[in-house]
Amino acid sequence: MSQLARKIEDFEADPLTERQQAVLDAVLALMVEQGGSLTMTDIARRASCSKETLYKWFGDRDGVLTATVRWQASKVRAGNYDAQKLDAAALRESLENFARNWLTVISSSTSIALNRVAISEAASRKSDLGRIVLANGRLAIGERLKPLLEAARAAGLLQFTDAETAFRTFFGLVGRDVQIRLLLGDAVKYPSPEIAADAARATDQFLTLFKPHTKA
Amino acid sequence: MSQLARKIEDFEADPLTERQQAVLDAVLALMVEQGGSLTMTDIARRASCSKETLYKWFGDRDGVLTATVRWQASKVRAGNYDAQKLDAAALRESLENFARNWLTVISSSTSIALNRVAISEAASRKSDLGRIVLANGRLAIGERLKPLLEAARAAGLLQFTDAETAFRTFFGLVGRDVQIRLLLGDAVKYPSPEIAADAARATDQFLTLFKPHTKA
DNA sequence: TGCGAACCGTACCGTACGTTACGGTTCGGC
DNA sequence: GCCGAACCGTAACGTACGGTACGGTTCGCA
Repeated sequence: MSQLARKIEDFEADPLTERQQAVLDAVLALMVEQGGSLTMTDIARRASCSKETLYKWFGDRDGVLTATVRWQASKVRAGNYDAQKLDAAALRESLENFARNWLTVISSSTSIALNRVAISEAASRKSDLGRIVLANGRLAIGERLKPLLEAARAAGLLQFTDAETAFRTFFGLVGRDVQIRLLLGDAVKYPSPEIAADAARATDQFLTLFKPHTKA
Repeated sequence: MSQLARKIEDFEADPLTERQQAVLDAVLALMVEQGGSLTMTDIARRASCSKETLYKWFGDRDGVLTATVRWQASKVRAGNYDAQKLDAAALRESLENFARNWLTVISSSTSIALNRVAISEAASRKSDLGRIVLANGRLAIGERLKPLLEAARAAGLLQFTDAETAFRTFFGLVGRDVQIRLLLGDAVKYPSPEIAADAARATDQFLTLFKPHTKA
């Protein structure tokens, strides 16, 4: 089968076998611990499989990387927030949870390694890795959070004209310089309590900026 | 001379000749137009110089990249803001200028290419490129902006406890998701008027969050 | 028990690239 | 006009890596 056919199939649905998942987990582990330059030989050795199998399953090196990104994305995806009984306290808690989750994800060694690989590949055109990471990361969380923001606006808890713009501000308040610093190799510690504190602060700031004027 | 000696010399001071600057400009152009995979052969051809010369001047491939990053940084460095006659209008204008400059820089194709290379190299340890980009980018602007913030606090125009924390919030409000999207290859247009509007919005938001409480 | 499919490990091939070496040219100083 | 330094263009070398081929092993299945 051609690589193209294989890739299209991957794109539409990838019912990965247990073994294939284990292989992709090995790729993730390898990305984390040895950085960007992963060779097919490294992957095969680490996953205890033959290179021939890698090529049969994933087509080529880019296919392996793409499948790995998709696999990780499928593990991270979480449920949407439901907008039932939304009051000020529930909104704050949802936003804070959201911020905490996001900060935890982007500061994880897996996410850092994955984004580095995707950015490297985005530099040399020829690969959709960047787009895939973007779609499953930044863009996905935007789509997940916007319904909450709109529900909050409907409930009179927030005021804004464009949910996308509001979300991007929240994104900035939460992430700040964390991701770029980590991607560039800044060895900054980011323990869970600090993440929680930053999530709370970002949420406060966001609520301050977008609270309805006809209050306070 | 050894590569090590050459690198140390570069690190401390690099009085580049015109010709060397032209070579590094060629590297920058190459980074922008052909992405991450720049070979020494490509560089030599593009710069119309021999590979032997590249190795004599810069030691090795990493030396070329490092010198290129430093060269670009030396071109971008701008003067500090002076905190004379600081009133609310001057503060707002300084912040807005700052935001506009920063957004212009990070959305430039040169910056995108450079950051991609640095992140790629940061993945495979072995290089200080990431640290250098960080020092001349994110960290440098922090050091340049903090005096302004502190002067504004002294003048009663802002209220915060830690200038670094306040700056990071400003950084987040300005940059939001722009840099990560561009690095991942999102083909988003960002024309100058839109940058100006975003800079104004971010400044407004920042002033709202950090204005002294004993006012309003 | 025999057979074929799937897979592992390894050897192999072709190429790309970092690095070095070398012949030829330009140019400033004597 | 001659010399050496600096530099250009290109060829050459060694290695690393993507991709392929192949023999050997396991395992489901008749």
